[in-house]
Amino acid sequence: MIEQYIEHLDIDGFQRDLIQWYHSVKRDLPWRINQDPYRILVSEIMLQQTQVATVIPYYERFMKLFPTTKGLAMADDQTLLKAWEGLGYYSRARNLRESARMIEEMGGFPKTHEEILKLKGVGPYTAGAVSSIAFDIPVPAVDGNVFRVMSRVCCIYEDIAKAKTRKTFEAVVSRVISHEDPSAFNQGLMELGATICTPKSPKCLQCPVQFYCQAYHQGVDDLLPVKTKATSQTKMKLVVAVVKNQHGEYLVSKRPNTGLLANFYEFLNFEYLGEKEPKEFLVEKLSPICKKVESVQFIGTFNHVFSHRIWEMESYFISIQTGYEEVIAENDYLWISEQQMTDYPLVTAHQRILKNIES
DNA sequence: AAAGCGGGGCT
DNA sequence: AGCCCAGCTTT
Repeated sequence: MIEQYIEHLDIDGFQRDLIQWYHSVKRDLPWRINQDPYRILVSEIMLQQTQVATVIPYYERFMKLFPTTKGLAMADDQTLLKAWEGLGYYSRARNLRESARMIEEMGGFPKTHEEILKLKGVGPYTAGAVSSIAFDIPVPAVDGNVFRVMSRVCCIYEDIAKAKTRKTFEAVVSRVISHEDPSAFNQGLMELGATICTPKSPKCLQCPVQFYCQAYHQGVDDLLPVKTKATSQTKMKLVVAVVKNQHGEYLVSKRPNTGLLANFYEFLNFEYLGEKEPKEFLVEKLSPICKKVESVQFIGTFNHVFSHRIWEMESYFISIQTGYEEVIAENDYLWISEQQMTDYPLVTAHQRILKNIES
């Protein structure tokens, strides 16, 4: 299924040019002085969500303070957090100490990709990075840079915001990675993404693998990678009242003629902000509208998902006996018989509630 | 599948 | 000032 992505790629040439370029530009970073897996692990954990320039001084201090897993395993919270202070995502430090303890218990740093993946705070990316950089194991290390570079080189339009897309990219890198120098290959991809193949205005004219890049040849480099907006679906909690009178009619109102679901009809509903019990909150909201509430019966909680928001509707069935003329007079409400309900455009979200009552 | 976790760089 | 960044754990 990933064949389509690599069938036009000269894998040997791509590896050769990428690795050669990496060796020519790589910087002398403090975690590159040897292949000590612990030093590499610390650097990779620090480099999660943090840029190289920021990490360097922290890394130097940290390695002086905790040169080995043994020292780190014994670190107290205060010393540990002081060393991490300002780097953010402090669970990374706690997880790293936990990993140091695991390594001490195992009697040494694990040497297989599978074992490395079990360390605390080490996910698919970090396990791949440590395995390839410290142990020369040819496994992918897909971070944001690799998503960007490979989506362009192979013209992969899959949405990188989706969790399963990472597997596609891991499969692609697994097929393309150099077995002679997996460390330089993986680091080359990341370095390329950080310096040349940038999110905006990639420097294609300076790119060492321009010749192999599908996106460059098709002029679509600025369309990749595809990443759906993480337009956070804000959750809105609502309390919905399905009110029925002694004539078997439902109380509905018409939504405004602009905005979401304009001109649709809906049952009474109120945004619930978490004060009091929902039921009590509802009865209070209802009091100026319906004078005599006979019974309040919980129906259920229903979710309705829009592209940009979610309604979480805690729904109640309410019987009333009186006050129906006043309700209509004083508010823009409407009584509709059960048979008429099908004639009115009722918001889909509430149709589900209605169906639940009728059954 | 989605929320929570920090801080820095870019526009 | 506001937007973007993007790995892992937890829920």
